[in-house]
Amino acid sequence: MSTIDDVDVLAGRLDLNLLRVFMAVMQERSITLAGSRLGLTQSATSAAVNRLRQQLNDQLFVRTRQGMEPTSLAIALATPVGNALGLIRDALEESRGFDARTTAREFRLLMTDVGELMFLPRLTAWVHEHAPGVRLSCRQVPRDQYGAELETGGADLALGMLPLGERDFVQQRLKDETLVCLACAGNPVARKRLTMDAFLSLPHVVIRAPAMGDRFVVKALGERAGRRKIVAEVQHYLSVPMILRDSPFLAVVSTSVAAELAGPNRLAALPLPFKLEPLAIRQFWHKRWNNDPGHRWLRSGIVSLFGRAARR
DNA sequence: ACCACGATTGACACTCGCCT
DNA sequence: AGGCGAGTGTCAATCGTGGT
Repeated sequence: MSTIDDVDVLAGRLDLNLLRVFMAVMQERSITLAGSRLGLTQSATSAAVNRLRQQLNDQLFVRTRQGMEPTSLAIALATPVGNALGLIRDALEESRGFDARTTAREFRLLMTDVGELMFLPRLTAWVHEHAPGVRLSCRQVPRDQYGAELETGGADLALGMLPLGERDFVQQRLKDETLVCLACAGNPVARKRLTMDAFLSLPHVVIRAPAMGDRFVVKALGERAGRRKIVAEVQHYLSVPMILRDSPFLAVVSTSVAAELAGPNRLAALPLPFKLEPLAIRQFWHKRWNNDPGHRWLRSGIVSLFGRAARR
């Protein structure tokens, strides 16, 4: 149990700016990057980390090949410090009121390249129109790191087909997606209903992106999946329209991705010749953001743009 | 051994609060 | 108002580490 003296000591010595530096280094794993994010030089950031090291009597970050790795104390502090800074920001924002027209806030989003394709064109335009000072900062991290990123404050919100079953997270279903088959508009198969025979006999371009729905196709096809002829496997979507253009190849993508890619690339989106369960697209966040006015503003904007009631 | 990159350290400047 | 010290910033030099 802490005493009055403990509180006095903390109140007298602990500087919130040092905690901001701590969280920035925790998220960037680099003194230099953390400094540039905070508008400080490398040496000022290093000095700030050193002051915190002395105050907490712990190395906090150790230099390794992977960057500045946190010590066990730093890892233990990350979540409560992140929560505390979030509460302070909430309190300040609450007292001032969140004003989308004047805020200069940065929202850090996690999504896959499919997500960027699906969300960013409309979301960026909407943010620019309603909150010209807001910056969206999007990152891709491995699927299993989403929870840690949201928990430590490395990201504010995640979007996509990535359910986080863990405690302390909130998820909101935006809409259901289905998968369709993209083919060159000149492909004879694009002029009639796609049959299972045509689907299995034509060569496929398979996208092996982290959140791609090919695993659902394999599951739905069952033992027939092995009959698919795969001509190419790619990691992301950038090259897919160029590969399909003027080719006999097929690629399975979500309806939203098909809507973005088909028109400009003279491609046709064809219903699949088999049934698939709908795929839920959600937004996820840590529960500490529930009442944050800025966060609520962004979430409701995303719902209005991409929720079930939204119309293009 | 050399090089590149990034963290640390030292010297110095500036600001701010406290005291006289 | 002016002196003083603490805190924190920049700049430049140095150090440590990994890659070639």
